[in-house]
Amino acid sequence: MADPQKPQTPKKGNDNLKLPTRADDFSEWYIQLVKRAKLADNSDVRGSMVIRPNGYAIWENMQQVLDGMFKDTGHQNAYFPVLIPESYLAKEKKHVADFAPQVAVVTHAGGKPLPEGERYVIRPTSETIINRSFTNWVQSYRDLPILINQWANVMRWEMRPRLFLRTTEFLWQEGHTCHATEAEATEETLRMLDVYERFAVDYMAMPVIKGQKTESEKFPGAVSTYSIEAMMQDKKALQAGTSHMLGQNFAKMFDTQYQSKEGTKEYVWQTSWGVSTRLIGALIMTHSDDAGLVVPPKLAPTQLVIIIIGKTPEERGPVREKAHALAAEAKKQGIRVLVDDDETKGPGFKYAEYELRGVCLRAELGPKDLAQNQAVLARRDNKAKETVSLDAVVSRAGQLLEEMQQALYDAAKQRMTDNTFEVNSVEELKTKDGFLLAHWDGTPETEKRFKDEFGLTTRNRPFDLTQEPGTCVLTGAPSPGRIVLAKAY
RNA sequence: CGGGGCGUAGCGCAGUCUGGUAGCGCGUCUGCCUUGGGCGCAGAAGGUCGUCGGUUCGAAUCCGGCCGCCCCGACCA
Repeated sequence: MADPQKPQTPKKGNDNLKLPTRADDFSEWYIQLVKRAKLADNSDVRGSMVIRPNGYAIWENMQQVLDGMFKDTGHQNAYFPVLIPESYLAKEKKHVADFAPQVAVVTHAGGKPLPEGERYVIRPTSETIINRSFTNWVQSYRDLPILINQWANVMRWEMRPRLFLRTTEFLWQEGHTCHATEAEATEETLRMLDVYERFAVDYMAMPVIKGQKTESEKFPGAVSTYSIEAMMQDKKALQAGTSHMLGQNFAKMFDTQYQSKEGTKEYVWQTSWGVSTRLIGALIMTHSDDAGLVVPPKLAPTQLVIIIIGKTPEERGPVREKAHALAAEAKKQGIRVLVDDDETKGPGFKYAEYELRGVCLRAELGPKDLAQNQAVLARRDNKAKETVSLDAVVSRAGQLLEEMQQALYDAAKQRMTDNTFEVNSVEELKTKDGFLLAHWDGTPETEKRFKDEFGLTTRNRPFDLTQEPGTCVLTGAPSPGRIVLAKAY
């Protein structure tokens, strides 16, 4: 009955099971990966996303580690309102000028329009409203330092949102501190930058460049801003965390003063620092591959999945029993483990699915294995498979997780090293791709030219780079030292 | 806000040029079958074709308005 005029039935749908490749279209690969790995969905609210359990679990793991680090450095959590009186924002001139365009304002409430002057903004960041409280909390030098952290959502009306990297509403932590002296505040600013670096390196397996932002890139209202910058697989830079030395700018606007030992009134010195759910985007773009998500074991929601293979109940029964015994043992060793006993899907499907979702290790356990007292372990990052005797599975899994954590860092570090260049000519600015260490004359004009003519932005002035004077790569004017230039997210 | 593209089943799309009352793949559901790399067979459910109006005997299809989304740019710690 087939009608020869009719177009052939389209090919089997296996193609759309695969992700676009990174080489073909990095950006499309990223978007598809986020959705297919069930990390997040777009929502009907433009620019806002739904974070799904698989994505939120990564965030929870990040929160847990970071929160511990904050507590270890003496910080306490608190919570401040999501709505900020519009007038607060306006107190710091630079702050309001830079944030106003991306702020959402509550103009109606209780069924009525709010009069001018009684409106609220949805927090884009909380320096102002927190300072309002600090003013009440600080009386004496004995009250200092105040070391506060807040886990919260914030909203910035971004014009070009991108899942995890730049969403209208996002989750973050913001630390806010008050100190008696400038030196203490500076120390705190750098201490927290170090915490971020340590988190990036030790947990995210993501090397970063730590350094100071330029004048034009610093936080509105800050005296100086520092960042950690990471390199994604497409060689673009992603700002992964920032720490700000606020000086006394907000203190003066909110009259946050203390009485010193000598009896004088002094303004407090402040800092603020934050990382956000953007880190999940960084994680994805640092480690994942064309088969899907790859997550460093320390942050992975599931570190080991045990897949039960077998056709008949007679075959599956003993396998299932052994699988659950192994899982219990693994759990005891602190491994986040899952047993997949779903009989409606074949093993091949499951392999692909767990690779897509970023489970670090897969144990295949079937009747043949059981007969030989063994299991197959497969590592997500390099796809290596090995046969392990059953009594060694859990300890071997633990080892492999550690090796994988290290291997991911090494690979990312290698990539960053291979794509970081000293550049000394306009020609090199055009041809080199990655982190470009270049002399810059320090003017905003030249900074703008980097952007307009080469698509490059200043990332930061790295701490661990010996700063020797030279001449600006664009203008030839004197330069105090090299800065990192890169295409950025 | 400028330039371009697109709204048809949960998802991805065809059908629009040339008007005749909607189709394919994936997914979902049921049953059987299968399970060591995205199984197979059979059956089923699911759509006011973005929206409002116009032309017409008849509109997913032609015309106009509106709405929404995506990409590029402007913007973005």
